[in-house]
Amino acid sequence: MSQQKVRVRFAPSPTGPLHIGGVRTALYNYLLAKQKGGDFILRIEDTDSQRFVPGAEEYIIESFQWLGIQFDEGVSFGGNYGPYRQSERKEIYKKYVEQLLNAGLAYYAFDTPEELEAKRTEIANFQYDASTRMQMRNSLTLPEEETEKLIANGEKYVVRIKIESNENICVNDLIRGEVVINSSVLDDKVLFKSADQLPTYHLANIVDDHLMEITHVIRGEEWLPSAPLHILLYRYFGWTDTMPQFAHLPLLLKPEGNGKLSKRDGDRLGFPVFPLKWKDPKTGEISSGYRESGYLPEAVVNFLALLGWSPGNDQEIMSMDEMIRLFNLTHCSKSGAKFDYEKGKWFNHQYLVKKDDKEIALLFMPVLQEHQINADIAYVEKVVGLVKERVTFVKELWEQASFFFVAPTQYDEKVVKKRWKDDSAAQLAELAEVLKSREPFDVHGTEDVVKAWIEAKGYHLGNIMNATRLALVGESKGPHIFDITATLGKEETIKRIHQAINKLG
RNA sequence: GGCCCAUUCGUCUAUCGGUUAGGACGCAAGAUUUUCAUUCUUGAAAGAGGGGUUCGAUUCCCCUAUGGGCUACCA
Repeated sequence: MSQQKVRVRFAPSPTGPLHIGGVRTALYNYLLAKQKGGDFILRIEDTDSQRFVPGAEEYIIESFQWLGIQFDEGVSFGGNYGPYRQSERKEIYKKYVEQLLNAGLAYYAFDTPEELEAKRTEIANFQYDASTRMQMRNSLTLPEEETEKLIANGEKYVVRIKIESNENICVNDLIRGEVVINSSVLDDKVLFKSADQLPTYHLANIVDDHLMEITHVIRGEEWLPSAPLHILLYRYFGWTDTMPQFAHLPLLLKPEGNGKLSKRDGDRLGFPVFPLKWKDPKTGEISSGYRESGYLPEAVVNFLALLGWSPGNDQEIMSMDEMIRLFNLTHCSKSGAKFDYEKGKWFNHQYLVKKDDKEIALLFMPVLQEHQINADIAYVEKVVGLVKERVTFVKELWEQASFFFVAPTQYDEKVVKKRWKDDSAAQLAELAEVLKSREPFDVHGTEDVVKAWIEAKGYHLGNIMNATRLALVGESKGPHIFDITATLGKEETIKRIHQAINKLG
């Protein structure tokens, strides 16, 4: 057996922003390709001219760029199998439709949408198939000259596949095993549309996968029912020996209730279902994105990977390289996964803690600027290191660390009541004096000196510390007190202590 | 309605006939701490139901129930 190079594709249609479920499908394709040293291809399936949305293609490309999922080939990436946009492949499809027509495996149908609609309301469970096609207006029922005349006259027609009844078609799915469907339940699907003179998904998909030498088709479960049709097409074209292997992934479900995850759920439950923020060009409606919500792409990818796949052990935090190494289609689950946003947050926290302070500082800078803070990057880096464990998102750093940039202007009332004792002012005034002569103003040295002073004076450690925290932070929160003083510096620390004494008395 | 797929703690999952059914999120309690968090420890929490097959079923088969998908000149 020849070692065929693995080639997989992600083939979205540019009808709007990329759904998070689509991201997961793409990710699995990518993981398999990279593991096998194969190619990952981006193909744009824009055969529905009605639903085309400008900007969607660019959005898709930008999304994967952010997520760190790279294509080897395809729209905007080049390659030898192009063009990779189906709208630019019209002539190719025509040729193959022709081939099917000539072989008698497909036929012209002249029934109008209205006529079909009428049939469907008239007959329950009407299906355009072997049992009904001879009652319809098509090249099978019309005399040959009539068909030719209609076409010559510019009569609208579609091309339908001709499926014989009562044959068991076996789909060999990498995740589900053998799925057998009887051809009688299949209908004579339209392969070529009259409305926009373009092929349907089914035809274009099979032709392109073949021409692009795709070896594995990893896609959502919603395609499982049409897989037999696709297998039939490979057979009709005589391509069964190079037919790709199929793997149908379980769907991503709503966190609560029933049904698959939709854009509405995100809006309703307050979490993004898209990688990037998206503004609908028609309605102007804005949907939130993971990037804008403060997620780290590594966290999103890791979280998504585990929704429907597991490495077979207890490992959960995995880098892209580890996932590439461990990925396995046979370890994909068969049932739909409810989207657990809380766990997604936990992943983000894990990645934030792991990430370099410097990188986080860079992400935090814009947030600071929003609050009119112009801070030195080295200082921000130090602050980030002290508070990053306390947050899930970068933007939350502000609530945890704003006092590092702005001195408190007011003091939390409850905390004052609890922590500011009668003798606090006097003690803190003394403390300020102690700190004044302290050099260097480092964490441990200062801590030792202050503690020694407290002990010598017989003061209560907790009282002093809590009052100091109130003076420096304005409330009862924050890192270790001497980390704060060392970061703020001597001058600022003493200034804040005096300010608190003045204001709280 | 028809066809297809699925079913282990609330959620994501491990188990590939023999386990005290494991881990993680979330939840609860406790510990640590000069604050708030983090962290750590502990706990509660599952094989949809009914039949088979088998010495033995969560695991294999069938039925039922439930959930999901498809059923367009959309992908």
